[in-house]
Amino acid sequence: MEVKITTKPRDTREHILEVAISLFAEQGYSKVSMRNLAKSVGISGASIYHHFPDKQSLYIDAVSHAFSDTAKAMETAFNHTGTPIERLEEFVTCFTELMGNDLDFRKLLHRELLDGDDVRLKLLAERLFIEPFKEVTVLADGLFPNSEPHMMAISIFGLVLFHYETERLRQFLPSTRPEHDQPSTISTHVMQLLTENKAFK
Amino acid sequence: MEVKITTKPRDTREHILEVAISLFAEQGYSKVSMRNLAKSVGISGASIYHHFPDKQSLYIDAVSHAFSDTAKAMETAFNHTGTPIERLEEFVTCFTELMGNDLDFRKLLHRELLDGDDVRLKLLAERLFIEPFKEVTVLADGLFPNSEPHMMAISIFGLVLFHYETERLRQFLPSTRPEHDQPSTISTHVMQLLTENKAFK
DNA sequence: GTCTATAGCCTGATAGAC
DNA sequence: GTCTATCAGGCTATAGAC
Repeated sequence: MEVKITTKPRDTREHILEVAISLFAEQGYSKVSMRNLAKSVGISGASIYHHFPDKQSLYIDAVSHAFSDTAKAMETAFNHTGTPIERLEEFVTCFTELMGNDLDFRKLLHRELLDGDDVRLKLLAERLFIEPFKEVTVLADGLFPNSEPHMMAISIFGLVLFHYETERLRQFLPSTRPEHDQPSTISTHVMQLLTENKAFK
Repeated sequence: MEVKITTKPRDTREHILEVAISLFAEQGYSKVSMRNLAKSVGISGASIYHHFPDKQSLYIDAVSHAFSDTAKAMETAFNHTGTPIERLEEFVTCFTELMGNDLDFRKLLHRELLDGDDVRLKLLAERLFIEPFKEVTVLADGLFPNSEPHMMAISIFGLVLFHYETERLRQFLPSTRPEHDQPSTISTHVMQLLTENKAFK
């Protein structure tokens, strides 16, 4: 019985995707050329076209790949035991940590919010946000009876993400301090803002 | 005494800038070509180079132009009479309205947050955000004594902007309703979230 | 201040050898 | 599955006539 040993049999595709994710995140779709991507991967430009039919398909595959990794991680952010307020706190803490550790994902997300067409936005919603969004909406419905759950859930995601989004801008605003970028500081701030709200009335 | 009448003596530059703002906002720097911009303005590609030395300078001028318009409008968002809570409400309402009516500005802002270099971010901060940010920080310092004013101010801006940022994504999330995009709905929600907080303790 | 023409480069994508 | 060579077209920017 013969066992074929190939140095990199079908990992090339995966490798291309991983490099593509970081390049697309950092520079955006238009500024990444197939040649530069190929060079970063260590193959020729033509070789990419053996694995992907064109640039757009490659981009969509790369984004899907990045999102499915994060989607898996986000499932762990929910604990179904404990009081609603404890569950919200666990989600906010995990989500903030998750976002803090993945700059590429955050940039891809914001690029998609800006430039994604309806097909890609739908994919983004279904693969990534619908389930956590539903859970947060249910928690918000119980904890903030006077606010609309949908808007409250959006606000909770926004509170976390906006602090990261403005990370580079804030160095030029007054009284910025390094710990403002740390996940633990952000999640503590968000929970404080939320729980010293009607949640405890 | 002779008075020269020229149909469009020095408005061409202004015209280019206005068209450029909307194109850069909609498509981003890389996807806007000097040719297409020229065609939208109604002149030849070469003519743009009579008014601007290169594409980068044109982009910076366009962004500065868009930001200075909005900066002027943002000054009106502050009323220095009334209780702190009334003044916060007036700012949130005006700011939300202002953002809601200027899609180009919102897109340019988010593109700059993603891709702006330190020079451009500094310009953005100084020309646009430092003054309102200081005012909101002072209000936050008085109204939310247990939260850090800097983070609280960021959160207030973020609460408004994130609802707009996710406008197109939210059509694919549960229980979305058309009024969720209206400035009045957003500002009411944000104020409710904030004022039924410790501000009233 | 606007034009046409064009230089020189980079782009996405393909052909065909190995 | 990877390569080199190449095509056709778009890009920024310039030259020079009017």
